Amino acid sequence: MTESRPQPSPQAEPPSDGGVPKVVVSRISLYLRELQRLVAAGQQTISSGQLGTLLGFSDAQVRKDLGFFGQFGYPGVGYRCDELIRAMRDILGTNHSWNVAMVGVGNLGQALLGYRGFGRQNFSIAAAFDADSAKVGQVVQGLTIQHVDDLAATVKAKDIRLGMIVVPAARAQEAADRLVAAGIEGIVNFAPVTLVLPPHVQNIGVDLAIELEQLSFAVTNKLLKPPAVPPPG
Amino acid sequence: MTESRPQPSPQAEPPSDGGVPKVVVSRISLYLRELQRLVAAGQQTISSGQLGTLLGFSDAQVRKDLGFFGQFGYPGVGYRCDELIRAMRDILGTNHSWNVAMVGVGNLGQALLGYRGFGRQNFSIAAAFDADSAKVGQVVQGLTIQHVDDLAATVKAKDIRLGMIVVPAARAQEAADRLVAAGIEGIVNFAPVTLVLPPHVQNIGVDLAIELEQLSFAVTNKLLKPPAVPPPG
DNA sequence: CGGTGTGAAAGTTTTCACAGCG
DNA sequence: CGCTGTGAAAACTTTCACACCG
Repeated sequence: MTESRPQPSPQAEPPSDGGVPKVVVSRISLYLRELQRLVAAGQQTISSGQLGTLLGFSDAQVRKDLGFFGQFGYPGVGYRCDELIRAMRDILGTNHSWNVAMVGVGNLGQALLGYRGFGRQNFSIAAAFDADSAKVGQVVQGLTIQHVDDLAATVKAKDIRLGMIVVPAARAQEAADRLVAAGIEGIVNFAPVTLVLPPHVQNIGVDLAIELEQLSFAVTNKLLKPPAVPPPG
Repeated sequence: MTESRPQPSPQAEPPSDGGVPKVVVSRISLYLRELQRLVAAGQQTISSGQLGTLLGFSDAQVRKDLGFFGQFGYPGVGYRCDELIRAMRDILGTNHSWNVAMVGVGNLGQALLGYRGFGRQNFSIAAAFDADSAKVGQVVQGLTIQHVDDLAATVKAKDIRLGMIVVPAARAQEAADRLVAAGIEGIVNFAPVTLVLPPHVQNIGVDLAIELEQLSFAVTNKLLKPPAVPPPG
């Protein structure tokens, strides 16, 4: 051990508690994204103030957020970027890779199949399904589209734990039911409907029109933005 | 007037205040989405309890959220769906239509151009730009891709107020700068970077990998979901 | 010094509970 | 009655401010 660590144990004590506010977890993702960019640019350490400034948050908020999960910093120095990245991936569960099943391979689904950003964060779309037999068998982004009837078998065979719903609104609940029946643990839903799911299945909705609505509200009401931040050098 | 209204004025008094919590506005969008579905299914009125139950919120929360914007209900009855939809669109600013400029017409951009959900909420992608001259002139979803150099002129000519960034991360800030220079008022950013923008420009980031990360966290920590809700009959 | 970690204070959002209305 | 609208209480989140560390 040539490097000394913060106070307690090497990777600090992660309470692994479910009592962490959701908004804190979403900021952890933002911190991680920013850190990855900084490391790629060669930066070794960062203070809570710098990281906060880059994202429009206060230094105290950055420290409090991290404090939910352990102690990662070095007083007088800040945080070592590589260590903090690893810690955040441990928090988020992305130090190991996740296989994802996509249901619905229309325009949006095909675009998502080609999106490189997933792989970069350790997500791999391991199978894609559609109910349209004209699509089944087609190869998109190196993946052969399967019929949804194969869903359960493939989910088991490939150890898939997450699902992505990219079907039209009217078919989304049905897709969700199939994913749940296959034993999936979490779903990202791109269809503009609220899914009914058993409580043990996690779910995140991404509604593109709602994002625009929120922007419409902000523009209409000329909301003043928080601090905002010019970048460093 | 055959129909009497709640206490004060017809469309109630909208404080139009910027002091409304962001999370309230995001729920308004969810209420609106659900109401549109209910109306399509023929429902005329709804109570705060029913609406909340469908989305996993409490009745009190629905009423408090609406209370930020005025009085829309009828004691003993609930809300009239059509009136509430109109009121929510007034709140969100989507009773009039918005022209949107898309920058970056790759896989994801093309998929978004074909997405019907935007039009349904009164957003129209009125122009699409790319820096790749091989793409310029191509017609996608009935829209001719223009060179980004035309951005400012087209934004003015078509009265475009919102922008959508669908370029790779490394090009996103540049795209944002062009949109800002063209006088855009708000941006939805699909690139996984934090944009630096003047405070008068609104911005919403949609990072698809972050959505999966949040799901990863939730699944890893087996978060118990709130009430959850079986649908009506 | 410069910077973390953290109790305590301040501020914000949610829940409660009930008066009042049709 | 059934349900809204809304003060007041409770719960939660952010900010402050400072002891402590290298």
